[in-house]
Parts: sequence; structure tokens; C-alpha cells
Amino acid sequence: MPAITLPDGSVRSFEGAVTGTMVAASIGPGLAKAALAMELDGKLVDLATEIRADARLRFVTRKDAEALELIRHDCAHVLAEAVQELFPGTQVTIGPPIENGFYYDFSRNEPFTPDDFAAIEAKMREIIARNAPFVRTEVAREDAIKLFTDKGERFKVELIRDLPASETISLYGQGDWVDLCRGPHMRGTGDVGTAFKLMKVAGAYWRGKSDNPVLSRIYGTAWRDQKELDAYLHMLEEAEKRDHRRIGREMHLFHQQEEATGSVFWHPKGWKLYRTVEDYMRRRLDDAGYVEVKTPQVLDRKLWEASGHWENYRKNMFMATVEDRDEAHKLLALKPMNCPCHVLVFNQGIRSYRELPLRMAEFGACHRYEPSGALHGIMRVRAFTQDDAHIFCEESQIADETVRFVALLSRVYRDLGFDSFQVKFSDRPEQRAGDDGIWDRAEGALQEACRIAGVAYELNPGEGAFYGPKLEFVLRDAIGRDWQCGTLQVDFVLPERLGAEYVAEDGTRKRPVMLHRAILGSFERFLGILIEQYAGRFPLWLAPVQVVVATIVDDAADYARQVAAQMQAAGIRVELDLRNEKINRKVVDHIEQRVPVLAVLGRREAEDGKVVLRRLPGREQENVSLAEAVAMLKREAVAPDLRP
RNA sequence: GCCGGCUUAGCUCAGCGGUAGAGCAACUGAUUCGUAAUCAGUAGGCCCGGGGUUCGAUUCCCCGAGCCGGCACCA
Repeated sequence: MPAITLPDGSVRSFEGAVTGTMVAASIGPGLAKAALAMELDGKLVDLATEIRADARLRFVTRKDAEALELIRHDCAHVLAEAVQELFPGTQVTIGPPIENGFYYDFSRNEPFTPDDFAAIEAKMREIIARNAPFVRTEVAREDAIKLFTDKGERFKVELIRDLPASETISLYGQGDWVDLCRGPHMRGTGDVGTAFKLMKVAGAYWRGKSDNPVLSRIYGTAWRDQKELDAYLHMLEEAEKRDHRRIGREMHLFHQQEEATGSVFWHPKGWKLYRTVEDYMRRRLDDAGYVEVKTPQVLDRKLWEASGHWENYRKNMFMATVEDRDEAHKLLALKPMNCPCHVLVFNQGIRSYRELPLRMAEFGACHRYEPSGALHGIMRVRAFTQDDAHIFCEESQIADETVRFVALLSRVYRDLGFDSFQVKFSDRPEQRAGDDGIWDRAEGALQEACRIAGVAYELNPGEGAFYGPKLEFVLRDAIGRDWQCGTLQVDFVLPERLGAEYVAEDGTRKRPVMLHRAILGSFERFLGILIEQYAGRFPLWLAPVQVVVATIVDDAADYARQVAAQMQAAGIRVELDLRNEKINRKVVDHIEQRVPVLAVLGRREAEDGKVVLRRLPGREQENVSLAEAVAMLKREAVAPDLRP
């Protein structure tokens, strides 16, 4: 006699076991029609699930947050059925819902191409129109294995074999098609609706392991209705316009070319942006008690052997050889990291505990031979400059330094337009230097520091650096991809390997702990994200060109030159546009160039000594004196850390 | 590195087994104009590189490079 409590607190009692479908029907025909699944005692299950005992129940309809995930998961099943109907012999593997959609990985000799999408989508619509109910059955492990072995689905068999013994093995059928699945699902394929679209194909390794076979993955997106789908597709189009590679070209910020794969050619305007950020960072670091150093690019193999890079990182290092040195010294490497160099600086002379924490910063240029497939615009490159620093400190100072670092990073991110970021905690990787005792201490210290700093993080197991655990500060680009920018890493290993020590209060020699930390991460990556964040429309202090002085007629040219000269003298980054073009055209061009301020000058302004300012892409005009314009723009262009 | 796709003028893109086109940009001239594209003209191409098939390849095939999307990698 289950008594079912609904979200509004009302209780309904039934004679015997009931299903969600029956409960919904008993409440009303509207709900019976709308309910797709239900949450039973906090767990999302099929509507057809039998309820035998008292329970709390909430129906999930298309409006609810869970609906999207259900639609996407069901859509993945529909995709799999469609593919198997159209391409017999294709094996199915897994097909989960993901952010904005779903994918399904197939095993097939011939990978799918986007040319297959039209046929597959048509078949999917057919399957959805059939509205076959999703039917759950629970089976014994041996039966499941037999079923999928008979079908020739060896990946499914492998999945079943690896399920823990405690796990119930369930199948979901839709018409004649059946898949191994945990569920839950909606009532039938018709509930998927028609607001879906196949997006792209990709190779993906079975179970994410690169020595496993490559599967053919089809990505799709699915939404509640056409309107949502259209909005999503429109959002993607807009995001494409923010792509830093596109804006970099349009705004003449940088370029890349084959002769230097994975490197950036910064053009004058891009370099101005870079320098503006670098100057800002240098001031922030000065204020935060860092000292700045500059260390070599090319170092002898001996150093990399000592640091552990030779063993753990060599595959990512560029080598340099010279002919006229003996065997032992002819191999050098471009530094992939700055840390060993900083230890070498630390090791000069005798250090005292009084000097700690010693915060040693460097805008360090590094080279890493990244796998070709990893390169991505200026976000993932082979030559980059980190806003790197290493804090040499005592173990007891880790927490305080972490608190300070997180405060500094938050300040910088806010100043540069990022109000939120994700934090991940990456612990010991499989390939690492240092014994487990050292790792226990390092991870413990970092966890404790996070607790004290009040940093909430997500665990990222096994992803730490080879020398220590790390915090990753992650920002998101225009297309929704996440990039690690800031980082904080606790390292007991390198000081040991490179013999760093200091004289402690008691006169004994001790090993310092080393905190590796970066805020921007690399200038290249960070500027890429910054470009996308602002879609190239930078706030005045960052804009490579802050003001364009544009004339309406040639008669205003002399005055325009004066205006530009005065602005320039006041430190404003200004350009002149004296072209023989109509002002309309000039407005359009500078909007396209994402110039923040246009100063328009005609005969009237030349006569009155005035300037008409227009904040692009806005339409409003301000008419002010030249002196006022200069003062105002100068004030507005002050970097956030220098504002009164 | 792996799977797939792409690569034609500075940019965005057509094209096609008979050696190439548009728009924008550039250049020249006219126009001097008051806030979202003035008009006319001119010039511009190892059609990514290397092989092959063919009477003939930018087009078809193979190899390579770079880029793009994922996957793997990512101090």
C-alpha cells in the first residue's frame, strides 16, 4: 500500500504496486501527457518503474532541467539504432549525454563522414516517428554476455565483463533494437522530439586509451524544441566570430605560419596589447613582493638530467647540438620550464631563513615540443612566455603563500575582465619523481592551504606535474573550451634534486619548499582568451589603438594632426585617419577594427578647437574641447592598478 | 601522435580533366562629403609541396606539410 508524497506535500495512497505512469494518470491527463520520467526518493528513474513502498515522487517534464539530459541520452540511442540500421556490421560502444548534446562511439572499418549525416538524421526522424517505447529489462550477467556475443558486439561484452558484480545489468529496448544501458530513459523514442542535429565526427580511442582501437564518434546536439536548437546554433555562430585566430587577423594583432609551427609572430598592435598586459603584471608582482630575474634559454643536458626533466619530460623538449664540443657537452636543450634555472639562481651564495619566502619571478620564454594535434591558434603553442615565479619557502609558509597567491590571482583576473574561474586540484600522476612520502606531504600541504585560503576545487586525479601536485585555474574560451591558465604547484622534489638549501634559525641547513606558480599561465594563451572574452573590443586601457582621429574634410587635416599629437604626448595610443573617404566609411572601418574611441573633426571643430568623440560601436557623440578630450581619455585609459 | 575534413588573389569564397572567377581589400583617378560602405578604372594567382595516371591535372590517385574539428597529450 504505497503512500506517495508529491513535491507539494500531498500524499496519495495506492492499493498495490503502481508505476509512475499510473500515478501521473491518477493526478490528471495533463500530467500524464507531460511526464517523461520521475525522481523517486531523489533518484531519477523511468516512469514505468514500479513503486512498491512509500516514496517521495517528483515528475520530470520537458520543462525541467533533467529533461535535456534525458532527451540527449535518448537521442544518442536513437542515433545508434539509426546507424546500425543504415550501416550493418557497425558495432556500438558508448553514447552519453554531454554539455549541449551527446555523442555515440561506433566501431566500423570505414569511419563516418559528415556526408553521412543527412541519411542518418532522416533515419533518426523515422525512428522517432515510430515512437517505440523504451523497455527496460534486467538480465543476468551471463545472459547479457551471451546476447551481445551473439550480436557480435565485442565492446559491449567487454563493458559487461568489467561491470562490478554488485551492478544490476539492464538493457533498454526500443522496438527491435536493444542496448546495454543503465538508464533512465523517457517513455519512447517519440519523446526525443525533432530539435536535434548531428554536428561533427571525430576519431576517439576506445575507453580513452591511445593504445586502444580508434572508434568513430558522432557528435550531436539536442534540445527541447526548435527554438532552443536555433538559439544554440546561433550562439555557436556568434562564438565563431569571437575566435581569437579570426580577430587576431582582422585586428592585425599577430600571425602564424608554417616556418614556425606553434609559434606566434606578434604584429605591432598585438605586441602593444602584450606589452600592456606585461607591464601591468610586472607592477602587480612588484607590489606583491616578487623579485624579477631573467635566465638562459639553452642549457646543458647535465642540468636536465639533474632536475629530472631528462627522465620525465624529454619527449617534449627541443634539443640543440653544437659540433665543436666534446661528446659530454654537445647536447643542450631549450628550456621547457624555468624552475631549474630559478633554483640555480637561488643556489648562488648562502641563503638564510630570513630571506624566505623568496618570490622569484620571470617572464620566462619556454619551448615545448607539443604533439602536432594539440596545437591550437595561440592557445596551445610550442614557444611561449610564462608569467612564472617560484616561491622558495619553509613548509610552514605554504598556506600563507597560497592565500596570498589566490588573492593576487583573483585581483588580476578581475582587472582583466574575468569574474569567475574554475579551480582543479591535480594529484600525483603515474609518472613522477619523488617517493610516496614526499607526495603525501605535498598533497596534504596543498589541501590544507586550500582550506585556509577558502578555495573550492574540483578533484582532477592523476593529473599533477611530475614533481608535485597542482592547483589549476581554468578559464573558458568563446566556444566553451576550458584552458588552464593559472597554476600553483607544491614541489619538494626539485629543491632536493638540485640541492637547494638555506640556513635555518637553529643554524642547520634545510631544504626550502618550492611553489611553482603562474597567473596568466602563458601570455600567448591568456591573450588568446582575453581576445575572445572581449571579442576584440578591449577596455580602453588594453586597446592597442585607443583613439582614431578622423577628418571629415581635408581642411581639418592640420587640426587633426595637432589633436593626434597632443593625445600622443599625453600617452594616448592614437592613429590618424586622413583618408579621402566619407566619414560614414571611416566610422564603419573603425568599428570593424574595434577601435574604442573615434574623434571626428570637421571645419567646425577646427575653428572652435573642439573634438567630437564617439564611443564605438555606439552612436552617441560628445562635443568637448581638445583639452577636455585629452584629460578625459587619459583618465579613462589608466590601468586598473594605477587608478586612484 | 591518432581519426576525419580542408588548403584557389591580402581576406571571404566560386569553379573545373582543356592551364581560373566574384565580392571586399590594394593601387590610380575623380569627388571634399557632418557620423554604419562615393563613383570609375587598374593591377593582382608555382590553384600548399612532391610524385603518379592522362595527349593534357588546379581538378583524379599516392606521399608529405600546414591548418580545422575531435581523441590522446598538456609542466
